[in-house]
Amino acid sequence: MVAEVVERYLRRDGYDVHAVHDGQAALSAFDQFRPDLVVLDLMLPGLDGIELCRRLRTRGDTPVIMLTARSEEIDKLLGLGVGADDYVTKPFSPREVVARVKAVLRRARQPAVSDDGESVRFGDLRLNGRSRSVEDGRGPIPLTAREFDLLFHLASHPNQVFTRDQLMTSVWDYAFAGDSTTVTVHIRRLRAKIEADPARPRHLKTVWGVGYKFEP
Amino acid sequence: MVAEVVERYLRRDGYDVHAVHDGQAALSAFDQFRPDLVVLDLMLPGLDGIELCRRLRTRGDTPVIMLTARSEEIDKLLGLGVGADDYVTKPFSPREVVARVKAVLRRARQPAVSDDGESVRFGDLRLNGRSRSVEDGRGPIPLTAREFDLLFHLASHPNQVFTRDQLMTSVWDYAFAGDSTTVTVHIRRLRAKIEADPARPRHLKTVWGVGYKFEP
DNA sequence: GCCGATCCTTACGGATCGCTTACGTTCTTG
DNA sequence: CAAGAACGTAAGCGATCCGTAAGGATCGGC
Repeated sequence: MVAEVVERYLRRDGYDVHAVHDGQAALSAFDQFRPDLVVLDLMLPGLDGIELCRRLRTRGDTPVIMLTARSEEIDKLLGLGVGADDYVTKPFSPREVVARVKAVLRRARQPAVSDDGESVRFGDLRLNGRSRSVEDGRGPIPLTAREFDLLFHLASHPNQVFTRDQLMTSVWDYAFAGDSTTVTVHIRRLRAKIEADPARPRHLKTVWGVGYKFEP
Repeated sequence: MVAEVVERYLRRDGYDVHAVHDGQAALSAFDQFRPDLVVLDLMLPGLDGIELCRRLRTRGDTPVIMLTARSEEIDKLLGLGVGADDYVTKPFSPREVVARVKAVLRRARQPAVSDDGESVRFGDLRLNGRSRSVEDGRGPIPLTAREFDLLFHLASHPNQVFTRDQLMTSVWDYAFAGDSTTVTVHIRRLRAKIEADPARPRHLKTVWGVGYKFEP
């Protein structure tokens, strides 16, 4: 019902829409169509919306807009580390949803990762996702596999704060539920390699009580 | 008659109501009390309701709910370029009006999300939920985890008053049942950091006998 | 203008969190 | 298969933050 109305409005604005009605279908449709954006109604049968959002997040950084019943839910979600790119609380008008979709897509069109072989550059620091190499002004820096994945994930979302658990599930294998101090140690090893003064890191910043973020 | 009934129902739900009975009084009351929302009956002596609505619109973006006799009137109003945020057509129950008021206020409380991430902006003050950063005109402001959560929660619901207990349960850990003076101290620390004159706060206002609210 | 209630302010000890180091296990490579 | 690298875990330590209490200031009602 809600989905149909929103779908019609989006189509009228020229968007290509695939609507599904439960979490499982959402995941497979996601893998099939690779959408530019997901509009997610939290009132979802089957897989619950929170878990679905989390899984979508592990499949890349496709923007997600959430439809929630109450604004207090947003706080709860943020507390659970499940963030969306935007939220629309009910009751909402379909026009409002369309407006948010436009805004989020406009935002997402300016990728932090550039087009030429997935390379990211921050001042003297350069990462290349294709060759999995890192170098700074002094030359190439040898990183291990995990170290690179961790750094690349952080650097691909500059300034965004991740909890250790978030990093655990997005950088490490999905089912791995190890101790989150693992992240701490890897951050330390990374700092020792890429920071000029590891005790006072310039890029890999600690956010006390929360986690880590990469600052350009 | 209608006004009295609606007024009583709204008060019962905790709203602070000022009722007036003609257009002139409405305008001066509006300027005096700066309400969060206006419920406007179109059958109005003196200034007619359409003209009043238009004038209210020029005074800011305070939400307006209109009570109209017939649904065809709504089309006429829209044709005149006089839009409200919601409409209730007669006959209606007072409960329905209260429900609409709640819904519109909830919608209006949605923070203005700008283009660069999940940031909220109030004049010179900018919060970003993704990077958990705050800055004002002079530069970034370092906040601790709790401080940020508290400020973000308040700023995400501007003008809404929260009791200390409410803040305790929504910002702090779910099961935490600590002393509510904790909130007081955190508010103070926040003021010391984000207010130009902490003794006379511009944003983090005390509502005597109740709690705190964030004013844009 | 007084009095009680409420809020502000300050300081400090405990609790939490992150850093660091070291060591055993697993994976990779020759 | 063996050696070395990479990885995950544990424990001690230090820095940071947080909650509480107590006294002073301020507000609002009478």
